[in-house]
Amino acid sequence: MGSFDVHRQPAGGRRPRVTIADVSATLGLNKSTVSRALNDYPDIAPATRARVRNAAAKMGYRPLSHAQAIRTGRARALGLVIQIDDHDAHRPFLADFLAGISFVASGEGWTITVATADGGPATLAAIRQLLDEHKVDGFILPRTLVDDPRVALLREENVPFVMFGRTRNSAGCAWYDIRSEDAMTEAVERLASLGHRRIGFVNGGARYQYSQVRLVGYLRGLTRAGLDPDPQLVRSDALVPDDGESAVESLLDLPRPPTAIVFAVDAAALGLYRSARRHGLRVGPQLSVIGYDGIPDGNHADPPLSTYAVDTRGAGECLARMLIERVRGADPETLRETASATFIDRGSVAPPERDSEDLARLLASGRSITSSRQRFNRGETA
Amino acid sequence: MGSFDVHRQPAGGRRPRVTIADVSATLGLNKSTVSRALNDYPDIAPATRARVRNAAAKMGYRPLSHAQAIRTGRARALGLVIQIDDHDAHRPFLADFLAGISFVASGEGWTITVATADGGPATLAAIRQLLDEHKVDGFILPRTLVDDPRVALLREENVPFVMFGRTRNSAGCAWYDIRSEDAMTEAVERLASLGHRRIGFVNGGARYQYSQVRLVGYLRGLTRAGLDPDPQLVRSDALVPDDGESAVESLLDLPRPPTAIVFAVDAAALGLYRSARRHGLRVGPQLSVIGYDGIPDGNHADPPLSTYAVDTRGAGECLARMLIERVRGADPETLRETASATFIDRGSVAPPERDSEDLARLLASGRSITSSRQRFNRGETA
DNA sequence: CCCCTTGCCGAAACCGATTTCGGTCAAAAC
DNA sequence: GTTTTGACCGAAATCGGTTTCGGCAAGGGG
Repeated sequence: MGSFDVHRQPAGGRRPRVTIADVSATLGLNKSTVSRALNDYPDIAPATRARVRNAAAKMGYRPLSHAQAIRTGRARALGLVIQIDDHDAHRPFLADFLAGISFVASGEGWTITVATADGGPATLAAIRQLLDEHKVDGFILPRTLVDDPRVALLREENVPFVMFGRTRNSAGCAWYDIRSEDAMTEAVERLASLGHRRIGFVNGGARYQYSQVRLVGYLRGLTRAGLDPDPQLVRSDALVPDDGESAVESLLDLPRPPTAIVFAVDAAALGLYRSARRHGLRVGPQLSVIGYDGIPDGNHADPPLSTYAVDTRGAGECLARMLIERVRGADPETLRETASATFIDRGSVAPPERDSEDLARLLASGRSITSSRQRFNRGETA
Repeated sequence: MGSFDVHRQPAGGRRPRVTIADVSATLGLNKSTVSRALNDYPDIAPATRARVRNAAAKMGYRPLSHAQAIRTGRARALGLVIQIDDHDAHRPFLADFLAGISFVASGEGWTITVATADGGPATLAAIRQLLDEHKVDGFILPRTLVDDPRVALLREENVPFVMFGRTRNSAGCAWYDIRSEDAMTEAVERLASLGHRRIGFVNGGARYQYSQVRLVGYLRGLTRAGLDPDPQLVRSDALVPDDGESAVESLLDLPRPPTAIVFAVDAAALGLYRSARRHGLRVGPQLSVIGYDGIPDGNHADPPLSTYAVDTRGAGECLARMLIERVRGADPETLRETASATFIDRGSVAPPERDSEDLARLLASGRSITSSRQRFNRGETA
């Protein structure tokens, strides 16, 4: 006694943390009693529990997660490894997704630990590293693949995780997914009801799980609309505008080109505008298009891209909630939810001005004219 | 002896961690000796240090950061609070930025803890929360404001931090910044050398620090080019295409409109294309534009937007490196770096086809024609 | 030859929590 | 009236490290 508690001030003006020892001292109780009271152990008298709760709150006591982690093995942290070569690592996707996760996590007193990785093996390495140091209690896996090595790893290591999307074998896994197959079906039906008979489909990356279900949804839409599926009308692996552009070019080269195209990925759908401009087609009446994702860039296309918007933030919120429950011991089979994408009609869909054959003739005449010109892609419509 | 170590298997197939006790036991040394050897204490014989190093590496020992944190107060974690209402929280900015930070951090064995917040007060609360739990050792502050409350808080709490951008008073702060003022100056000089005499400037958010320096850069460019600054040619607070569009509209309404416009923010510059389309102006010859940021959307404009690209990933790498050094005790005044933005000429800059007065006449005639038409914004150039 | 360093390492305290194990005391059971 | 039971809490071990302190032995100076 009489000595200063200088060791409490590491480097400056930080207020000294209030520890569990401080709480127990002011209450005249033992540390262990306080701990058990706060953690709802059954052998604590209700009155004592309340007394402890009050004092802890009043003193502003917050348990140090590191200290807990060392004993319990739980860090109260969610892990998120972002694969930056993934096509939707960019876009508002990431910020909104993080916002959703962060909102729920911080509400529960959890934190998010993120890492980025370039490529699949690096992603696995990043997961291993976070696991090695016990930095996180579980993982949120964005964008599942059909066969996902991350799932294999985490299953084997027996680490809790939740997936955004499903995989081939989802047994024992918790997941959240958007019913994008329904969106694709609805898109086709919507176009068919406007009179379109030749409806193309440009899919996303084949290795992603979503492209499987979206193709199914597209085909189901054709069936429901009473249209025959034509393999020639289907393209895949279009993730960016360039991909979409070349897919559209090849579709418009068909003897019977589509008068409407459904895209599994908005970013690819933006490539259609470049094709349309080149061929002098007005998007909408002469070539309808529906995308999927709801990226804001679609708003700046002309006419703005009609699309199925995904509530990415909501997805993050739900996934965070599920993972926390999962870490707390919930059965993964009970942690499964889906949501629907909502259609946003912004003007890129219209009844077909002419049918497929007429469109083909129009395209042919356009080609014979512009073929003599060297620079046709500068927007000089003459 | 003879008893099973079942307590090592918490819930399944995780390999039991190798602890410092394991290392010390196999070496016949004391835990404390091993710890000091690994942490470069001077009272360890070089031979012993080497022996410990080898054994630790061979056994795959990695100290548990939580256990270290409880004693040292250091968690080996960088904090990043992203303000999602910030205009560049979206865009590739975030993913690239994270990639840079993560690359350096994981290389040093550090992790990143991110949180998102909606608005300034929430950001401060998020910082406080991470601080309360000692979850992070310091913060990276993206997008500094002229007067930044985060800086005030962290200064007072004596917590290490590094800023992306400077603030009004950067004393005692570590920062990394892009010399965007130089980019703006160069942009003006570039336009002037092509023959532009009326060069407008559309600035970003006034509360951000960058808009201060970019305005200075613009003005300096005018001076160097021998042009008189005209307050009428300057707009501000343009962050998104809509903002940029209305700024351009008001600039084109001037008696002597600009023939070229420099934007402090790419996203705002995209709004110029809509204005140009409305007035029937060809971007480039009739209205030149240079942006800043290097967002990929600029590539899809027609003609693609010439801009000054920022190496966001590089910024993340440098900031992470600086923060780690800062936490390790480096003097913040020594931790200051800048980089330059690089010009990407994509075609939205050209010598002026006509001077300001001619442009005004062209615009006036266009207005008298289109004013009689109701829908002029559908791109039907007739 | 003795003492005093100096180099080097072990023992033990410590960080801030959780969890196990007893022990006390009153009420209930016999 | 004694014993048993159960509710409730304290003492101490524990988690995996770090850091302080003290001690032993070798080496150097007097």
